[in-house]
Amino acid sequence: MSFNTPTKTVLYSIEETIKAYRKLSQYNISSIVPKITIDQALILIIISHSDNTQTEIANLIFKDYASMTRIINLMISKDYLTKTLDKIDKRKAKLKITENGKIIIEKLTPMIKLNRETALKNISYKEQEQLFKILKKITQNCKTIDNEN
Amino acid sequence: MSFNTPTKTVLYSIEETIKAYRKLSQYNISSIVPKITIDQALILIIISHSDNTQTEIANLIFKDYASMTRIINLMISKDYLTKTLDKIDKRKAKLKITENGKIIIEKLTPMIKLNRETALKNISYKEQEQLFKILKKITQNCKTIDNEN
DNA sequence: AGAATATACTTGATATGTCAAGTAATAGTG
DNA sequence: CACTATTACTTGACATATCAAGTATATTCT
Repeated sequence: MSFNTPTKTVLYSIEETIKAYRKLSQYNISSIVPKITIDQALILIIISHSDNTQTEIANLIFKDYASMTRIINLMISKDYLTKTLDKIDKRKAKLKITENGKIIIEKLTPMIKLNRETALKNISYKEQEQLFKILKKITQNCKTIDNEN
Repeated sequence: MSFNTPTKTVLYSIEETIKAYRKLSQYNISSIVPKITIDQALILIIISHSDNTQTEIANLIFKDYASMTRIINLMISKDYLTKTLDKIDKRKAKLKITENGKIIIEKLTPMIKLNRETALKNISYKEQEQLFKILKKITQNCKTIDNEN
């Protein structure tokens, strides 16, 4: 066969893995806090550790700014967060976790940890390092837009 | 810090990598055939190599059946595909590539190959094997739903 | 200060992801 | 053959992804 079906590439294993992980995470998180998404849970936890702006959070979790706006709005409407303007720089948003949001974090934190452990069970530290290195290389390759060659 | 931010896990590198790859692919494909998505291009190529049913294709590329229905409908409306009922089993859909679709495949095939090469540049065969193995392990871990432990 | 840029975020349009519920056709069972 | 279960796909509702265009505020430059 002169042209291997793209699905045979390792790149599709990456897709497969991330989808499996997301599914597991969502399933387990939903069993504790129904209707929250893994993205929303992740964002809650990030905010609880620092007071990043929307844009900074978006960059942390590789999300588009547009998506971020929408996710944040949903989280506000669900009473996980409040948003006020930064008094120094009125372009920026100050995100604060509500009491309700704090309770949710308490509930979810152990499960999120467990999800990671479940996914990485029997993956040695060395393997995780290898994985990390190779993935970073691929990421870099993809970011050098000029593919003259 | 007692609870590492989830974004520090290798699992988020997986997200990062797949997003970078998708971005590169979409960017390059769009330069040749505007308005086609990488998913649609991938599906076109898969159909051109076999006559799988929708469900089978969905499984190949890890897509939900609902998404598949919608993507196929879009592809029909864009004149990439036609769909008829299988005469033997009327539940099944027969997907056929239109002339227009064939031209698009011709145009895109080299670029899709190049995208893969770009992403995997300087990743040795051995590394790809390692990557594949570790990813499969993680995928398996995530699919064993019972995380009693 | 005024103009040009840049930053932080928003909105619209369209595509896809995901769960739940539904339809039509087929297969399996008593 | 009637009944039930399964399969293949669809639809609705909602969340997120992505690009493009837009708004408001800050910053830089002249």
